[in-house]
Amino acid sequence: MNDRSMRAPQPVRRPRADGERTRQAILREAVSLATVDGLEGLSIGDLAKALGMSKSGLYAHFGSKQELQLATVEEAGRIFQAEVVGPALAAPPGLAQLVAVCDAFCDHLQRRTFPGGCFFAGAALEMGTRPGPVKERIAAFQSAFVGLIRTFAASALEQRQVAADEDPDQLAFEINGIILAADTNFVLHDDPGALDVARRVVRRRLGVEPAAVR
Amino acid sequence: MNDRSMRAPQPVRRPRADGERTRQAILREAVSLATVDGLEGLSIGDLAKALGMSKSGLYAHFGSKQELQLATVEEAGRIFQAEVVGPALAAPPGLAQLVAVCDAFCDHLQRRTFPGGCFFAGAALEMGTRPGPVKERIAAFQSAFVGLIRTFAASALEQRQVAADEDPDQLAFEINGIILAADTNFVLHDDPGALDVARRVVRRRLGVEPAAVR
DNA sequence: CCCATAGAAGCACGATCGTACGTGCTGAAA
DNA sequence: TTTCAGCACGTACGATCGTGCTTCTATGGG
Repeated sequence: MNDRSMRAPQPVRRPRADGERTRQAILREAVSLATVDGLEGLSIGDLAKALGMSKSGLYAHFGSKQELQLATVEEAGRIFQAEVVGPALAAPPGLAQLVAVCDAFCDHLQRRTFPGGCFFAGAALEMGTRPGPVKERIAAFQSAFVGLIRTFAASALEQRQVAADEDPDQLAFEINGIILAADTNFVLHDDPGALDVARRVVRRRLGVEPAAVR
Repeated sequence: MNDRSMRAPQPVRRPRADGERTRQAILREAVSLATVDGLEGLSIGDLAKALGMSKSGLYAHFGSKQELQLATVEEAGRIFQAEVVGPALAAPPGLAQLVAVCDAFCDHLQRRTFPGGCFFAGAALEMGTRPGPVKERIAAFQSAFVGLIRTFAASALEQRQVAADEDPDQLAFEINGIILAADTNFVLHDDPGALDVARRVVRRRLGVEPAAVR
């Protein structure tokens, strides 16, 4: 007898292809809605209505609202990775990556992937004071992002592309601040001009000629 | 006959002293709760429970949730004026005000006036994509704040306290970014060290010796 | 082709949401 | 001291919240 027959009859979860597609569609819409209503304000009913399906059918995919929130954060992370982190990593290591990560973020906002701006900027402030696994996951993503910027800054420092007395931690803090200010101003005033300002600011701060701003 | 007797009998609102005190207490608590639950997530029931009064008694002070939100934003503005803008204005015009506004903001966070960090940083991202008078009021406060920082920057530029090629708009954008990054990091990681970083960053950025960081 | 099973829907629940109405209590003006 | 409006209350409403349970459909491995 093989291993399977020896095991106690554990009801293994075996997802089907159409269910996985539905789940994916749910999470996409969930991330989008969460940028407007927040992760807490996002309701199962509204989400189901936006997808044209039933509350219970949607709910069965996650089992609880918290599980839905966690899966939504993960999906947002995948999208952020593809739209912002990926392009930044594709640039030459160092100074160019610092500029690229800011540009990629501004492009991400400008093409309006989500109606409510950056998912993580909003989620961080919303869930920051609500202890639990959702906050922890968001905090982990934010730390990883700032850490990524810090490695870019450290690389730029190694290559003498910035002043020798610059500090990677402080520089990462500033770049992150520019990104947050870009998101806040863009969302609040619905003005792409705020993104142009951000693109100029990061170049001036790093001593890069501002020719590349489209 | 005087003006009053000539007017049509308009039922003038004549608030009583105890009612005004209650209303003030409500708004204080509302601002505090809104920094955790958001302006939309803030519920009349929770607010009444936190104050030990009835839902209906509280509700009568405002007549609608939107009016409560608007009054809450105004109250938050008064507190922000007293805790951040006031101290910044008290500093010598120019460069010192730029440092002071950041310090005052960090102090404001560190003394934990509200459990959820900066009211306006959270409210801006939450309400930014929700059209209506509440969003407009928040946007107005945020614009006024950035405008204030810009006047500080312009004054510093006039007095040759910063490099001649600095731009007040871009400088205000950066300082605002540092403030937003300070709030986000502090709220998310509950770490006062993030505020120390912010205080150091703003000094380094402006070329001020970092001796004054406590 | 069959059928065990994942997926989706229908329905119902207790709780809580914002809002409305009616009623005593009480502070301040007359 | 009398009087009246502001204040706070209890109660109730329709809607919606997250969450179960039951039932039908349809998919994919044997």
